Parts: sequence; C-alpha cells; structure tokens
Amino acid sequence: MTAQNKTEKRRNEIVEAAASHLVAHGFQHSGLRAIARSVGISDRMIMYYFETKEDLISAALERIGESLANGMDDAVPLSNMTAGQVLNALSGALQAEEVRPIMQLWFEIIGMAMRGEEPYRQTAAILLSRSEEQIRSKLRSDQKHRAREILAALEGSVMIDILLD
Amino acid sequence: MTAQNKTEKRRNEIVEAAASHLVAHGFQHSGLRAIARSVGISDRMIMYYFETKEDLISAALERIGESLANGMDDAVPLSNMTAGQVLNALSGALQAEEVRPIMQLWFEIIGMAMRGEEPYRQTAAILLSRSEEQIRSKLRSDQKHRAREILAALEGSVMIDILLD
DNA sequence: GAATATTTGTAGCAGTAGCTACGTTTTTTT
DNA sequence: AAAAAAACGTAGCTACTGCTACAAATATTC
Repeated sequence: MTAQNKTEKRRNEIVEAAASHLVAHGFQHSGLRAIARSVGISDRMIMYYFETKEDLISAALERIGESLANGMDDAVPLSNMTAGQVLNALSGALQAEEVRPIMQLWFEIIGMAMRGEEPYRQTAAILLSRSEEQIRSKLRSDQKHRAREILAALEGSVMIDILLD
Repeated sequence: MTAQNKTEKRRNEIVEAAASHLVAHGFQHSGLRAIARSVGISDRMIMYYFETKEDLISAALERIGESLANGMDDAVPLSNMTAGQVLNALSGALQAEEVRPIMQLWFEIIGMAMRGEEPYRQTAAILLSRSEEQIRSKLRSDQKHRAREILAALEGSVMIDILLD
C-alpha cells in the first residue's frame, strides 16, 4: 500500500480526469479551463495542485502511455511469434474502436513532438522505444532484429487507417 | 503561360514565402504576425490578399504537397519495381536531411488532422491517397496490391527516424 | 491635373491562453 | 476554543490570437 496523503490522492484523481478529457477531446480543446470543467473544479485549483499546466499534462500523458503499453502487451499474450503474427495482433488491437481516441491523441503528441517541444518529444520517444522493446520481446529469436520494422509498419498502418476512413 | 495579374502574382509570392516559413518553423511559430514578418509585409497585408489565415495556409500546404509528390516521384524513376525496391528508394529519399523539415511539417499536419480539423484533415487525406497511387504506379503488376502496406511502412519508418534520433 | 480606385501603415478590437493576487472558507493542530 | 495551515472562489492580469476600422499614401483613369 503506497503511502498517499490527501493532497496526492486528489492530484491523482485530477490527473486521471485530465487524461480522460485529453483522450476524449484532444489537445486543441484542452485548455486549463476546459480541463478544469471536465474534472469538476476551477482552473485555479489545477494551478494549486500543479506547478504548471505542463506538469499536469506530463502526468496525464504518462498514465495514457502506461495504459497503451498494457493494451499492447495484452494483445500479444504469447512470445516466440513471427513478425507477421505480432504485426497482425497489434494492428488489430490498436485499430479497435475503443482504442481509436487514444491513437488519435498519440498522433497528436507525435505532431507536437516533431519540433522538439517538451514534454511531447520525450513522451513520444519513450513510448516508441518501449513499444519497440515490447515487440522484440514477443518475437522469436531469429526475428528480433525486425522489431523496429514491425513498429514502423504498425504506426503507419494505424495512422493511415484513421486518416483514410 | 498563365495569365496572372499583379495581385495574383503577389498572392503567389506570399504563398511561396509562407510555405517556406511553415516548413522552416512549423505551425507553432506560424502566427499571422510571424508569417508576415517572414514574408516581409505586415499581417494587415496578408488579410488584404487573403480572406482568412486558413486560405493562406491551405494554399501553402498545397504547394508543399506538390513539391513532396514531385520528390517522391523523382526518388523512384523506374516502374515495374518490387515492393522492397520502392520502399528502399522512398525511405531513402524521405529521410534525406534536406527533406526532414518537410516531413516534420507533414507529421504536424497529421497531428492536427487527427480530430478532423480542416484544412488539415483534407490535406492529409489527399496527400496520403496520392502517395498510395504514386507507389502503386511504380510497382510491377503482381505487387500493386501492396501499395498501402508500403506507404504505411514508409510513413512509420520516417516518423520513427525523426523521433528516435 | 483632378478624380477615382488600389494599396498599405497604425492602431486596436474581442477572444483566449496560462497564470496569479487576494480574500474567504474549511480543516487541522494545540 | 484559539491559532495555524490547508483548500478553494472570484476576479483579473499580461501576452497573444485572428482580424478590422480608419486614414494616409500611391497608382490609375479620365
């Protein structure tokens, strides 16, 4: 049981609600006031619990990243798979309807990471590295060198799937 | 020779300069005033030549899209190629250093297209479709069904290449 | 050259962003 | 119960956004 005082507990609730809001509405509509309304508090209170908006966003993105990593892990329950098997399993999982808003947010993050802006750049890099590693762990040993290639195909196909209906 | 009065000529110059600015600095730093400074006029003048900022951006994105399509076409001068050959040629071309700022902008566009925002959504869809068609035209007939797959691998690998150094 | 239309500069509007000053209520501690 | 600390609401600040009103300069037409 993690020791967690009332403030930290509240912080956690806010992060959770902010993450939901981000996934549901995207960055464009995630100003401080909009997030606060979604959380059920005032923007003033967000600044009370977090130093800056970026702190909150970073924390929220971490949550989302974790849940995404978990989802990918669940999608390929076995290891020793071929490249094709892993790619099929993952692209199926990431193109499921419930996951779509998360993937949309993911590509929004990527867009903002493109010019090196933090915390997006770091978030994107970490999540990509982690995904590559995860994929590698599912591949049978003679195919492990293809992890990067599979990740690329996966990202590209999910992206295109979203943009071309 | 296209008939082009003075106003249209000026409009063209502005679009060109705005496109350069966009590629060089990304959307984040492309407010009306910043673009105007880059073009060498005042923001007031942009609103004189274009109804809205969106009009200018759309026109600039069209230019960029064309030059990108041309670049892709040049990268694969032959047809009747295998999937691997096309993918190699294109990922080489799109990962060249001079092209990187364009690809960064491209993924910024994709990020903004993710929630259906115009004109980004349309721009992204058109460019993707055109690219797929272009790829298909380079493939030998027994591989043409793999155009989408190649495009996905291409987009993914360029994206990852930018984000993971 | 006078009259008219086109082009441009200055200044500023309304809206939104992240963030804060300040005062009040609520909780905790003694 | 008194004092201290934590939690919160209201209002507003500054900076920036796309955009515009107004007037002056410049070019064009008669």
